[in-house]
Amino acid sequence: MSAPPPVGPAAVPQLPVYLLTGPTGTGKSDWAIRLAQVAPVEIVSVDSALVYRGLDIGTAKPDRELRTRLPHHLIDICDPAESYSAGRFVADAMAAIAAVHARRHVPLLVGGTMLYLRALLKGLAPLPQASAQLRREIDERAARFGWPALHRELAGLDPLTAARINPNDSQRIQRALEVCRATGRRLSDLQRETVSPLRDRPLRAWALAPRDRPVLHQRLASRFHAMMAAGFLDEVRALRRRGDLTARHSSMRAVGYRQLWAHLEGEYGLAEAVERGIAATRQLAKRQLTWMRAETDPRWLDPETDELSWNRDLRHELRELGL
RNA sequence: GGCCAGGUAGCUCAGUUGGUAGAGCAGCGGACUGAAAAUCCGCGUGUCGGUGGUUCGAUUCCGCCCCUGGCCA
Repeated sequence: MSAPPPVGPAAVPQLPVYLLTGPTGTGKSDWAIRLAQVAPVEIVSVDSALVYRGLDIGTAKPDRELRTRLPHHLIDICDPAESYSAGRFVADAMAAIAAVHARRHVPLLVGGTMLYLRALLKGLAPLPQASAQLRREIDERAARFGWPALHRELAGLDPLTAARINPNDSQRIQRALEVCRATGRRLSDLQRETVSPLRDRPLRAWALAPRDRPVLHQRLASRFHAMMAAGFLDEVRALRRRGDLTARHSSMRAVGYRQLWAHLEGEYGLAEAVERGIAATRQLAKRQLTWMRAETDPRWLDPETDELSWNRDLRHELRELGL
């Protein structure tokens, strides 16, 4: 006896979700744009810096003209004075995916913010959003007693979480204490309630990465220099002139922005800022690769050689789906 | 050409009263649940400029040579 066919919304065949990830600077966006020009896919950005308006050159954001011609989701949706978050991303991405599917298009997730990706694919626990007031209080106590002291405090409240967080990991200690304080419950308990929002949606994943690291490093350095030539420093100057942004805003902690900001504050010369910015880009790419090795199980593609077959295979697959 | 200072990790430098060396940055590996382009953890990767001498033993002391910078010619 076979199982009865499903009824209700689940009976509608689920359209797939495509994912193109990879470390920064490997050409993901270019591949996605060229596919979107010839296939019924819409780009959904998975990028914690592209969400900010006014961060254009340093984030290698696709230009406005291109974005009016081709649908891009989750770009320029947040003011740099605000803090975007993984929680907002999951809600925004689910809404975007539903809208794209409603048009009988396939969403193509493009980006390398791996926490956002993981939150979308594997889910997020029902946790409270950040509280500026609680964080301020915790920061003040950390300044007086040090993070290891707050880590010991956390060990009393939530031993499981404390055990997996390093006593110097200010950000995670702060978040865990914030969750305890705001909900009266332990982060480790709340995390058991994690549910994947994408659950059984068919997902196809690819990752773009050069075969060897020196090639990637070379690309990242020349891209940074190209950004400088394109007016990156003026962009940061303009952001500073707003007057309401500081080096502590998460938008201004982004790679490149942080170093150019520090240069404009007089902390070091421009040449050093550029070198530090390039190094920070390399470090970002390395962390992204660590995530990709551990978390996702993508098909790895080479930026130099694999685009044509990837593009052709996907168009074929979309035709098979009747799209 | 003479005098002086220096040559130690990819870079900037510390150090060894003679027992083959260590910091920061860079790099590599890892963790990651509403700041994540963030935050944090681990790992030293080396003809100690070359060569000859003294010595049980030289990166360290001595001689010569090479290179870099400065001053004097």
